[in-house]
Parts: sequence; C-alpha cells; structure tokens
Amino acid sequence: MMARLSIRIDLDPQGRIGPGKIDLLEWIGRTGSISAAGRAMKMSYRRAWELVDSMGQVFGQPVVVSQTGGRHGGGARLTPFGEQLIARYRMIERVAAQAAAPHLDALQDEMRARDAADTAPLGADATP
Amino acid sequence: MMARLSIRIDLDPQGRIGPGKIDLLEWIGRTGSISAAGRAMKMSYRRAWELVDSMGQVFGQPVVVSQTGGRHGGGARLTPFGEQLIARYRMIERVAAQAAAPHLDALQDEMRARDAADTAPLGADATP
DNA sequence: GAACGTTATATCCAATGAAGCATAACGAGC
DNA sequence: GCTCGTTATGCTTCATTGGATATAACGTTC
Repeated sequence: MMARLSIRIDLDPQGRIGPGKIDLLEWIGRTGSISAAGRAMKMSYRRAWELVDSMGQVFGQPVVVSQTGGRHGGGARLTPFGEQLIARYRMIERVAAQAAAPHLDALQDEMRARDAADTAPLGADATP
Repeated sequence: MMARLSIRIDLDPQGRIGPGKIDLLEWIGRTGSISAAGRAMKMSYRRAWELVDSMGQVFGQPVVVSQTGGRHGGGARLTPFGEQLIARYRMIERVAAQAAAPHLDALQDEMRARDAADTAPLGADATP
C-alpha cells in the first residue's frame, strides 16, 4: 500500500490549482500548443482550453500566450508567470513531500499494524 | 490574494483522502453519530455514510464502528485507527504547510509583481 | 491563393455525483 | 409495547462536468 502526497493550492476567492493544471502547463510548454498538450493528456481541446483560461482568470493574468494561424496553424507558449507558477508548484510539492514523508511512512505502518484487529464496540455514550 | 495549501493522500490502488473526509471523521468523533456529522456539514446522511464506507474499504479496516438502535437511536464512534488517521493527516497537513509557507509567500509576491505586465508575444517556434 | 493546423467558441449529449425521499431494522427509554 | 432517532440501503431526480462535434478566423507555408 503506497501513499503519496497530492498538493493543491487554494486561492482566496475561489480558485484551485493542482497537479492536473500544472501537468497541462508543462505539456503546453513542451509541445508549444494547447491542442497537442490536450492530446498528450488524452483530454479534449475544449477542456484543456478551459483549464488554461480558468487559470488566467484566477491569477488575473495569462499563464500562456497564444497565436492563431501561422507556421503550424498557431500555437501557445507559457508566459514568464506561467513558468514561475510551474516552478513554484513543483518546489512546494517537493518540500511538502519531504516534510511529510516520515509521517506518511508512520501512517502506513499503522495501517498494517491494526489490520482489522481492534474495533472495540461502543459502550459509553457520545456527545448527543 | 491568500494562498493556502490543501493536502490529500493518494493510496496506491485507488483511494484518496483529503480535508473533506477528515473533517467528517472529526465531526463524527465530536457528535457520536454519522447523521449528526452530516447535518453539521450540511451534507446528506447518504453521502456521509458513503464517505465513511469508502474509507473503510480503502484502508481495509473500519474507521468508525456503528450501532443501530439504542439510546438515541444508535450512533457511531471512531475506531482507534480512525483517530490515528485524523491525527496523522493533521500532522502531515501541518508540517507540509510549514515547509511550503515561504514558497507560497514567494508565489504571491510573483503574482503581484507581474500583474499583467509582461506577456511577450511568441516569436520563435516551439517544439512541434 | 489554397491548404493546413491551431485558437476560440457554441451547441448538444453522456456520464458522473450528490441530494432527496422512502423504507427496514434496531434497541434503549418511557 | 410504543416511540424515537439512527444505521443501512435502494431508487429517483437534478445539477454539474466533460466529451464530441461544428465552425469561424487566422497566418505561415507551399
């Protein structure tokens, strides 16, 4: 039983960013196109575009700049802020995982330890 | 613009546990009943029960023991494992947040810094 | 200037999730 | 023994989400 950490960042009004959006950004950076990134992640262009757009709205600034028409029909690139966002997220992910590692291990030990052993029936009353 | 960390733990085959399920467990511990916990969280009993059940399945052992009938109609209590699970999750949440804090701050600075400033149009080509 | 692949957007539809409602079993308290 | 609140479960909507498809605009390349 493996246990990994999954991190997301909650922004104040309403907006989250988690591993999915960050992966998408990385794919856009790698492929130079939203649609190619979508294909790589087996995600519809529509969804990929919506995710990109929602990030731009949440952060109040675009995470990618795009171009219609052109060499291969157009394309998209990460903005400097988009790249920073990826870097920050990965950094946070890394340090959080490091800090949590021993506790995750302990949790797994506890899971194995009690394996359906003690589940005392409830005797006294709880707070009603 | 506030940024908080939100943590969830991914278990190997398929199973996640995040803030929602942990909150629910805490409410069950506090109130001594699944339905009361559901009400407190404005969640249907159905859903609360399903979440509890899914946790039991994911971990291969119950996180709460329940009793039908009785003093106030029945009730539910956390198993020792359930309590340990809460404690571990909160611990992980705490150390992860501590480790991530400076980077979250940095991210917020970066968000403010670039506020729609530089979004250079794409000139060269990307990896096609 | 025609072709191509992409962005951007609208529309329709399927899948999923969750709420709501209904019901049975249960057991302490009155 | 009747009531009451809870567990446990089924079933029936209802809303949200995401996929699929269609279309227009666009600009390099041929």
